[in-house]
Amino acid sequence: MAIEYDFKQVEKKWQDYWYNNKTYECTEDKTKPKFYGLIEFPYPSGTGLHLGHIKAFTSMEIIARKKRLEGYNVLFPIGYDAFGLPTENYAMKVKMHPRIVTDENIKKFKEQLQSVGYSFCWDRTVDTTDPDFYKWTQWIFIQLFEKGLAYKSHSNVNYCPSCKVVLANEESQDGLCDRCGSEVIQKEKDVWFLKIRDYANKLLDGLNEVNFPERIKTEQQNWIGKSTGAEITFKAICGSEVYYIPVYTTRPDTIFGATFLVVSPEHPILEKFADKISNAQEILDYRELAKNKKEFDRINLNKNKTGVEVKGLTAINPATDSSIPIFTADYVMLGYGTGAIMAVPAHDQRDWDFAKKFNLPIIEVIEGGDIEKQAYSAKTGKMINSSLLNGLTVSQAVEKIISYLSEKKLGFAKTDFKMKDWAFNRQRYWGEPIPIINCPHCGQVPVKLSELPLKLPDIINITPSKNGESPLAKCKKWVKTKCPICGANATRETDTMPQWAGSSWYFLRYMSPSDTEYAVNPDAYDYWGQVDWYNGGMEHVTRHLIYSRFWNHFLYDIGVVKFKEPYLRRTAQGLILGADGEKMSKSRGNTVNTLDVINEYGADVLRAFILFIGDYEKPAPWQADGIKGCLRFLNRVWNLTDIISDDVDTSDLNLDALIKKVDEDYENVKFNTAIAALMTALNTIYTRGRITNKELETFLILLYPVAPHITSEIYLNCYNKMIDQASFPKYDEAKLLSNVVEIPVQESGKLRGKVIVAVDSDESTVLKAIKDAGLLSDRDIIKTIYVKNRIINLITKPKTT
RNA sequence: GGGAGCGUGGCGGAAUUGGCAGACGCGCUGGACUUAGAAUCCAGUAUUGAAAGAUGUAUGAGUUCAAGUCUCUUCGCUCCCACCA
Repeated sequence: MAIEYDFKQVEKKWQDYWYNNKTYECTEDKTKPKFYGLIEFPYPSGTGLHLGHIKAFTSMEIIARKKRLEGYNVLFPIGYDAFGLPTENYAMKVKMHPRIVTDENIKKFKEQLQSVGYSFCWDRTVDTTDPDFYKWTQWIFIQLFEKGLAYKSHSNVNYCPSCKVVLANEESQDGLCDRCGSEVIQKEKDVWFLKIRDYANKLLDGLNEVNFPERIKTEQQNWIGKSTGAEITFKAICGSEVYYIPVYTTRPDTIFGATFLVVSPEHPILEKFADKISNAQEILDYRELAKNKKEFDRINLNKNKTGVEVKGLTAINPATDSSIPIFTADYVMLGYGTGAIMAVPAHDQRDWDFAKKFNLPIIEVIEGGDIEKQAYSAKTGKMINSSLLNGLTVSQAVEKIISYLSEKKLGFAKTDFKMKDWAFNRQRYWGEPIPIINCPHCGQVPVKLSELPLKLPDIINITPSKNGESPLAKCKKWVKTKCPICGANATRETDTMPQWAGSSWYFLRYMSPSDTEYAVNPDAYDYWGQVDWYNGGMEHVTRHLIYSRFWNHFLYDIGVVKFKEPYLRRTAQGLILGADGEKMSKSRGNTVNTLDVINEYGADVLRAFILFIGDYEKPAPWQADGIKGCLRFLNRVWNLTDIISDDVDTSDLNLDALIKKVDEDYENVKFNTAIAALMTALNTIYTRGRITNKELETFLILLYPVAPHITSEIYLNCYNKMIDQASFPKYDEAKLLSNVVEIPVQESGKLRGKVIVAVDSDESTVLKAIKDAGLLSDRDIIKTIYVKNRIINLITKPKTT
């Protein structure tokens, strides 16, 4: 009997060995094919590694270890996305500098990651808060600025009164702050934006070039939200003055049914004609009301339309030349389209609701619906009441009206996007300073490249001020500077970049993490190129994954990288839920501490179980008892050395089929069934009672990516070699099928028994075997369906006598 | 309101993509070993039935020799987007 497996001692031994010998460090070795496997680098929070990290990282870890055994030169890096609010808030609470908090957290993360035995390239570790890293984040920002893709604008923004920061739309969904859950308010502010909208089409097209799951592509497409339609100009008349209001519509065909115009409460026309509008005060009041309405309410009150007529202004429908009223209503948003719509109540439900409430005319222009009851928004039916469009189909009408309006210079075809430009500043300390200097003469001037990195000043009070100004503003010495162009006294931009900045390009930095001349060294990039496989969470699909694709497209356009798309393949893990099937959270008390699990069961068991628990891409509840199965499994693997014998009949275990199954399952992120297959094989071996050296060696290598410590130890003990130097086994296609196969026998679709026949037997052979086995009933066979090597189905009827 | 997906034993989940439903694991039951427990090992474990058998993948229909898988219906759940013009 072998000694009991002491995972604590064995795992520590191998972790130290790997780290001290730099086993998994890599260089740009041109003699080998490269593989770049990436995981989303963690935010080093004070709470340390959680099970979500383990699930997210372990998948790529399997692939990285497997690829090395397959002869690839593997880049599997790790880093820390360390700027951000939680650290800053914690630092303020405990009155420490965020730098110190961050360094402590990173140290803790590194230890914890090593205790799981991950085969990261530690020498390439990056930290987004390291000035040598954010120097290049700032450099990219300056490139964006110089290409006109970063601009400052006075704008209404999502503002979290609790965190005191401006939030991107992506961070304030449902009107709640992503970080703290408080209600987001709208606030007027100077905001830096990145023109991600300019890249909307490229980001859409790029999806055709990459291997992402469909659900991810769909989510990104929805997020970008391309719509095709037309911009049409309506004249607004105020006494003798004429003003032009552009509206955006996806249904220009319905223009003859446009019976009123609606502008958003913040629309500039209301400002411009404030003194001419007879009910200006009423409109002002309405705007205040709308402003205070939370996003959330706007959505939920969508049936109850509110609005105010703009008195003293009328619009002219360019198709009919008739005069129509103008309203302002909060169901029209300033931020989408042109902030104004032509309302066609007969064919748009929102306009219909509004028209009913305000008693406005509803003119049917497409046949097919019952506009007394509801709007008819289908795109089928003949055009009516539409002058030159009468009798046409909808698509014909769209084309005709656009060319008609274009000729008269009253409109044009236009595509629009739901995606807004990316609000790119925060009024907080712990972020990359925006490298811009405000000069009274030259305006916004980027910091000289030779001055980068523009380091954060070492200030003590990092609390944001009540007026929402950045803490950096309080550091007068830092703010005061000279204009790089004219030398005049100037001030620095005091806002910092949002958390998403560093993560938008970190994957490039891993290729040459300490290069002082380039963000990414061109030679290193030539070698590593695109990320071959990127694993991460679904929650980043519309943020990090889109932002980083955007930056990469931009870097492609300015010649820094040679591929438009950064990631060739993307996979996404499902959430690990608490035992109650709910999301893990401290308040629910259903959290599981990763280190406790490692202490009790060991890293290999944790790694195996987190993958075995269910379909990798689906959420799965953590069932504490279930982990014992993986513990037993690995203990039984350990004891295999007791039963080695080459003198045994191995026909009960098809090793080639096992290799194929495990190989393909790993590649297809079906880790649960790969492990199940290994368990099945182990059961077969124990039933038999013997294992051959060939079987053991193969089994250990197949299991090695999941459980590297125990397999390294057994392999070394048995073969006096390092398993890292082994090759991943290949299977022989010809040996996948054994020479006999079991065929289920059905009678009229019901299972009657099974027969064993030679592989590829023909129908008559199988029928004979069925007869010999006595499985034939006394009914007449009227039809036989035989699928070779699969199944046979006999259709019978009562015997005719 | 729009989009994507899901519904299988007591539980987590399998099912070669239309071909033996319930792999693998947990739990449970019985047994062995132990003074005893833990650990380990052996046997069993969808429901029903003594058994042969019958029934069974949320619901009701349909296609097919054959349906968890395809089509339609109803119910329920999850995620994403959302007064997006």
